Amino acid sequence: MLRMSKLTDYGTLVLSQLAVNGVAPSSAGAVAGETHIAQPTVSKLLKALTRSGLVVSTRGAQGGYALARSPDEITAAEIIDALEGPVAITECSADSGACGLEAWCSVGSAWQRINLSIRKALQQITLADLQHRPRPMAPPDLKAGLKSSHN
Amino acid sequence: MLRMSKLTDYGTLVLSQLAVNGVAPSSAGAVAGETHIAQPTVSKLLKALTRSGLVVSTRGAQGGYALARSPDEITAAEIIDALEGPVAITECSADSGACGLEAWCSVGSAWQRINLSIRKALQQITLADLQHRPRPMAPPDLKAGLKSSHN
DNA sequence: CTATATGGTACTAAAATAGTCCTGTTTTAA
DNA sequence: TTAAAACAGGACTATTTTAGTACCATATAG
Repeated sequence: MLRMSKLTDYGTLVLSQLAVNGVAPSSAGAVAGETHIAQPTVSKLLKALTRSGLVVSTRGAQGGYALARSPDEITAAEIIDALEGPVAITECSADSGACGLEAWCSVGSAWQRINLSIRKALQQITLADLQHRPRPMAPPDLKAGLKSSHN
Repeated sequence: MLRMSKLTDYGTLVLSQLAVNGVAPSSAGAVAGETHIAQPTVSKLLKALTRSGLVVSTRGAQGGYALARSPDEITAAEIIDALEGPVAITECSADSGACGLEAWCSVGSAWQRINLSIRKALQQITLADLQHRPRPMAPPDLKAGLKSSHN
């Protein structure tokens, strides 16, 4: 359930490595070696991350990639958006009327709201948080939001 | 991001329809007509839901399907589990050591914890909640769990 | 000028998903 | 007892998504 693509997972690793490497540009090849991910894949990821503004690149010899901001200013939501695009939890939002049933719409919108809620939560999590050591996590209360509009 | 399969969305609709139809068994064909989903697909969904115990079936003429429990006793997590299986957010948990990097593991486990947290939240949401009218939702605080083990 | 490195795009291959169909079993009812 | 209705299970195909690779163009350091 709620799967994240493998590339996004890799992307997190790549960003984490860039955080470790600091401000000096790291080449795609170097990051590939450090992360043990295939070089073309790392290259593809870094290109996408650069396009999204999470990473800055320096071209030419001695060039490479570095984080555009500090790790605590890069959110999990941004990482996912950069590598998977702003995809909704269902396809319902795109073509309305095709199935046109109230029950469906009502149910669909509930999923949408849950998705939105999760998104907002992921905006609170930064790359720095992701690098921290494992710790137990308290479950958020999604239900409260469904029940009442102000809590 | 965090996509749910289309079949799971359909499944929610089907369950919602069963809730409306009440205790009398509804045939797969009837539900298909009511939901405007293709009959074989509805049939497939109902079989899976029956196997998972969310729905009870009656065989033979005048048979059909009905909810096994009341809508407020069926959770969103159960629906997803029934139709997508217990899939983890990353594949990292399966083959360890293949990439063996501490940074990766640390990052991976963070995603795992986020996923687990979302799962627990989904266990708090019921089919009855999903059927309610759209309302704004308060974002849960996933970050709190990452930062400290007790909040 | 040349080696190094990114930028963009297109392409191929593999995997997951969606959807359909067939055959068997159970039950109601004529 | 027979026929029809309806579920059970599995196999199968097609579509879509994802992963991964390769190629060519551009920019820069030395």
